[in-house]
Amino acid sequence: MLPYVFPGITMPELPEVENTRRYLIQAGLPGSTFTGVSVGWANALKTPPLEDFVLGLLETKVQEVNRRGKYLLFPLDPGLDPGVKSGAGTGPGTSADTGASRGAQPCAPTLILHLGMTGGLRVQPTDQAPHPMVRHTFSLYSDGEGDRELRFIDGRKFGKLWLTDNLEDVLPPLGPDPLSQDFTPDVLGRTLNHRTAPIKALLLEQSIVAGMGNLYADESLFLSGINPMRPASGLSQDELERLRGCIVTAFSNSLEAYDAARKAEWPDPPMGLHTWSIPRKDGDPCPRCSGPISGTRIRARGTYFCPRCQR
DNA sequence: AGTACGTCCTGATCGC
DNA sequence: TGCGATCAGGACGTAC
Repeated sequence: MLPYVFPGITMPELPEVENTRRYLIQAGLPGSTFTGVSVGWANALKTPPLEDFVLGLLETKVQEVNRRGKYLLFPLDPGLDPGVKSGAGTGPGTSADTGASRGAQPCAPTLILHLGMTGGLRVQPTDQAPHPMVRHTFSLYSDGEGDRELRFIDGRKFGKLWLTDNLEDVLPPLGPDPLSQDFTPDVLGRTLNHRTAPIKALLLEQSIVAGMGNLYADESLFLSGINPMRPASGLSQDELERLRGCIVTAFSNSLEAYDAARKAEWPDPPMGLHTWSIPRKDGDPCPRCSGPISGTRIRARGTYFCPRCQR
């Protein structure tokens, strides 16, 4: 049913990245210190150059695991001697000093990861055999734990790494996060107001809905009964509200499934627990009306919808 | 500004 | 049976 990605991993969209964040916290990554760094695929490292990246990470301690859209953020405690490693004058934990200029807001040095299409993270004992597609490895020291590694699995090498003390240098403009209160029909309506492109294409833009990806876009449009090829600006207020609600529902349901798995006997659930309402196969019966599902492409993305149920 | 498309990547799967 | 072509898509760069 799901498009094949790689064993144990499916396309990381918002619920998968949020699940990864919660998994990393549960695994005790916050409070762990990086004692070694291996970047196995140089193209993944966007900034800074490798040597600075490694030196900037070594002996720093992960403060917390945050998320913005599909980006994972690891603010770092530079260690015993704050100010030496980072250019920032203030110590760790100070969220932002009241710098003179707006815009460039220095923060704690922050490791940023994007899982791309086939990325996944695992915290595992060093002596556990790694997944064959581990590309990057971060050795960890954590109190009360043996030697462990944060392993970045990434089959197709679309994942990315950054180390920065200014998030705005790295992160693109991101729209509201559907798991937050900011994601209202008004905000959605305003951003789509004058856009004539197909709603499906625009839903995939991270500046409109942070964290949206191809599968959840199809799912949300199916749940809300909206044809993916409709020009975005043509959606009525009622449709916008329905769409917003279905996006939230799709994301929340998926995240609940991950939470349940993690809290039960499955502390490290693979991505892709979510079951989809709409089949991703041309001609398969629509679960609602039994008519044939249409498969097409919008902006070169596989798109599945029910022509009868989605007007 | 808004829209569309090519590019990067690998391995499962399809067709011959 | 084997081998080459095709397909999958997030984000970015570029062109129109």
